Amino acid sequence: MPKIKLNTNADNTLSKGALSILREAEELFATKGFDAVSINDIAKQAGVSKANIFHHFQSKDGLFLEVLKIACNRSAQALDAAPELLPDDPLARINNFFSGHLQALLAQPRSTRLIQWELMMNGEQRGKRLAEEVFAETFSRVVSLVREAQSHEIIKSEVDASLLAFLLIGANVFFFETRDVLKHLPDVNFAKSPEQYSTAVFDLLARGFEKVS
Amino acid sequence: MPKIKLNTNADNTLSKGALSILREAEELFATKGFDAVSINDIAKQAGVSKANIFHHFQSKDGLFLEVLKIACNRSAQALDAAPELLPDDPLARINNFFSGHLQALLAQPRSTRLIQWELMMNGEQRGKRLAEEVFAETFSRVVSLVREAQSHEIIKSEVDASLLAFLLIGANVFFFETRDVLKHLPDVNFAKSPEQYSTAVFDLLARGFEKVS
DNA sequence: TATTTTACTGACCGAACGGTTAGTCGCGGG
DNA sequence: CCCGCGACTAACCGTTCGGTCAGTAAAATA
Repeated sequence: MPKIKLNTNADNTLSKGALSILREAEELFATKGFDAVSINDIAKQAGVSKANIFHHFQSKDGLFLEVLKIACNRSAQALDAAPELLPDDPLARINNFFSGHLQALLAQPRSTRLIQWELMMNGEQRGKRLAEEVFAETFSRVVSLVREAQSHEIIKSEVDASLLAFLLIGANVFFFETRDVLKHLPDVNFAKSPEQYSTAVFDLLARGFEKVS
Repeated sequence: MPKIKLNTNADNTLSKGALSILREAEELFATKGFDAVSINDIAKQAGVSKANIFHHFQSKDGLFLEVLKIACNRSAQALDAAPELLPDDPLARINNFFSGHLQALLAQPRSTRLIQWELMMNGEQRGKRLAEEVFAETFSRVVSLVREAQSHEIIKSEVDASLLAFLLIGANVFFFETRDVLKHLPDVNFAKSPEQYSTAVFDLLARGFEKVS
């Protein structure tokens, strides 16, 4: 007679130890990358034994994948927050998404950096598809927003919607990536706050830099 | 009487072994990152013994730093190529630099990725300043180009020159970073060639996406 | 209460790590 | 001719790596 396995934990509850492992592993992986972090580092940081990590997760790769999954979900959820106060103006909706996207990136730097690491790894297959899916979903959302504005004749029809979406996302990601380096650069006045950056970029992209005589 | 050290190698010539070590180390570091590459990997790839690497370089960090220096120099030189055929039109000069910058990034993916890795490492001090200097130099060059165009009243004076420079560089770097992922995305028509991308981005930034009624 | 299951640990494993040592080989200068 | 020196290597060092295992304490199940 087959035993029915009744797990003590209700599906999505984890023991205190497992949670601290996930938390500290994310922190370490996000700041140093996969290969620079050892199981011992994580165990010490989380205050558990090394063997305990292998009790909860089958391998280092498995742990990383779990951490990455959580990060991807958090990252996706952050973009779905406050979906009700969407303005009617299609342009304002793009602007809304744009600044919200940057805020989401900055609010969860560990998740963002984790996905960034994974997109950077070329050889490994590990969780690259996961990271790419996050990227692809965000991308297609912006594309559809742009297309909608084009159908309302608010955005030039000759503008490539996918290119504009790419530039918007890229502007945010590049800001996130270089936010530390940016402080060392002279003559940078646009990065005092994310909001300032968002509005400035959006305005520049909207009107263009070329002087119309 | 102090012996004058006459190195067999004239100052900047290196032995065949040392060259292959540098070459293969760059290849491996660029694709996998610092921590994922072992001295053994490099030795095997370069066809030399592990000890030989420590004969030419004092440590793994030292080797990496040397590789990074070379990459930074190559990256800087690539931007100085063909400086004579600069057009008179300030706007065309920006466009020239913009497309040339992207071509330089793509033509030397190993150098580019190496610098990218180093900018990403937050904790390590290793060669981060080097990578930042490359970034800063490129940045200030674009800023001055923009300012020049503004003084000729070709670019709107109310546009933040540093922001525009940041967006231009960011557009190129982001394209480089995501060029592999880009192929998997649907509805992406702007990435058939770097030239097409360059002109499309420049055009969009120049005129803006907003429809003027 | 008796039995299973889970959370957790210290001791341990072979492999691989960065790095060292002792020594071989070939070549150029005195 | 030989001697010193740079290029180069096999073998080795202590340490740390990812991962295993036997066992314990406590909690859930029966």
